[in-house]
Amino acid sequence: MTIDFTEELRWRGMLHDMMPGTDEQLRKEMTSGYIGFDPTASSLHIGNLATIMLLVHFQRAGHKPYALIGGATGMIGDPSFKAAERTFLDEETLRFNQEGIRKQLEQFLDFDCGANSAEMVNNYDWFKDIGFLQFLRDAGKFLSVNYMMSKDSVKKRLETGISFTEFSYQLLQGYDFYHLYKNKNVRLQMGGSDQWGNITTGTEIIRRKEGDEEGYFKAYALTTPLLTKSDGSKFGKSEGGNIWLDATKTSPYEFYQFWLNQSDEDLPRYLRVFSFKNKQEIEALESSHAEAPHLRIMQKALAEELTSRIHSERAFQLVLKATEVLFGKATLETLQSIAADEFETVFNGVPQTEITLQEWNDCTNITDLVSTVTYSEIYASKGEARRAIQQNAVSVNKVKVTSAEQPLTDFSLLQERFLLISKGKKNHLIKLKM
RNA sequence: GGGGGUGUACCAGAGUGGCCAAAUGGGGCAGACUGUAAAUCUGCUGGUGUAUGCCUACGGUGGUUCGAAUCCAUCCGCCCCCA
Repeated sequence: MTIDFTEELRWRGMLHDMMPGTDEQLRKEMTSGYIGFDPTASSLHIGNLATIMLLVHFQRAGHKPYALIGGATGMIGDPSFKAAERTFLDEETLRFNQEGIRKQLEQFLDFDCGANSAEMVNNYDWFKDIGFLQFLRDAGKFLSVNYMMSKDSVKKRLETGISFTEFSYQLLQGYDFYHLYKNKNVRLQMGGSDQWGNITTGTEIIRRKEGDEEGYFKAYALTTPLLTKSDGSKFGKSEGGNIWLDATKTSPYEFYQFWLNQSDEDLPRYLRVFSFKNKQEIEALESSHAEAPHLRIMQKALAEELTSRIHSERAFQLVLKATEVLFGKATLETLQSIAADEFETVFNGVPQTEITLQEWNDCTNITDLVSTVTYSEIYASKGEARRAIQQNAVSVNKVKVTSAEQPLTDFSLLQERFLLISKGKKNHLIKLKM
């Protein structure tokens, strides 16, 4: 009656590759598996969310998930498919990031459900006591440089340059797997398809150190496809960069908007990866979407599910309200009818700039207001602002600005302290400090 | 250590003394069309509001010249080949 892990991944399109024997192992018994997350930032982003879902499904299928935080590997930097060497993060930042990521991972997995309770480990805990010589003898001796160089993930870098440090990364990750295999009986490492090379380095170390007498691997690998966008650009980025799970880095409003704006073509895939909805539910959404594409039923369903899951139901409700006002049929009158404190809550996540009353009073025209007076946060320069206005791109409180020289006396503040600027269809709020 | 190459705007990449704020492509931002989608078409994409102006910019510094992204010196970074 429990769900079959690989079956589940297959119909969701989340299975990219796995080692021979993986399926058999998973069907045979409750298996421990892990995924690693390096603390390169203080928050995870939606690119990580796909692999987190892998762990979640893993646990739902009755297996035991380990979330590994790369406190040690994060100090080195994974070169996989990266075009250039990266700069180190300082240790303070790493420890700070590590803590943020740990907290986020905690909310996705169940750490108290009996035998298959999730566990969290940090590879810094075992690497901090291993000396260089010991590591060379324990891990390095088992793999040839030739083997390590043959990985696709480092091929490009072998042409353009890679430091010994980054080149060693796969050895560290491989050793992690070995360590968990030895101490926690972890048999499977999962990850995005870009991690295949690093993961198989791990299975190789285990095989060579532990022997392979029965002719099948004792440690397994499974990867999920990296998400792509139908137009070929990178998934998970917006104008502002990454879409983070942390509400202070990407507000629930921006988070919701991100999903709402994904193209029709990509949604069936995203629903399967990110939603908990089952096959029938997803297919039903697809057919209702096909009947009335302009309603964007799939986008709304996914945006709703993820916003309430990652943030909260209340956050979602507020975001929905903000969206209705900003993109709906709202007029100047609607905006004026919203009370000040409600305005504050509802538009909380909408990008905004605070200026002083003095700055507002001193400002003579709209061009200055949306450029220098708002610290170039809306438009980078006066020239850019002027151009945009000439191109009919700017409105204030839902009314188009017609001239770059328009004086501010033409616009009235909402609730005596807000001004809603729209550059194109995107919104920005100006708030007076009181 | 020897030899060669290369460094140009967000990225790729042209430009090899004035016509260069720098071709072209991508990206980005808008407009039209729409559904806050995709595709397509159009405009913009160094600053300063209009000045054949001025300032800042072709890895750093210094020089040659009336004039330098372009020539010279030197330093720095990166890549390739030989040892």
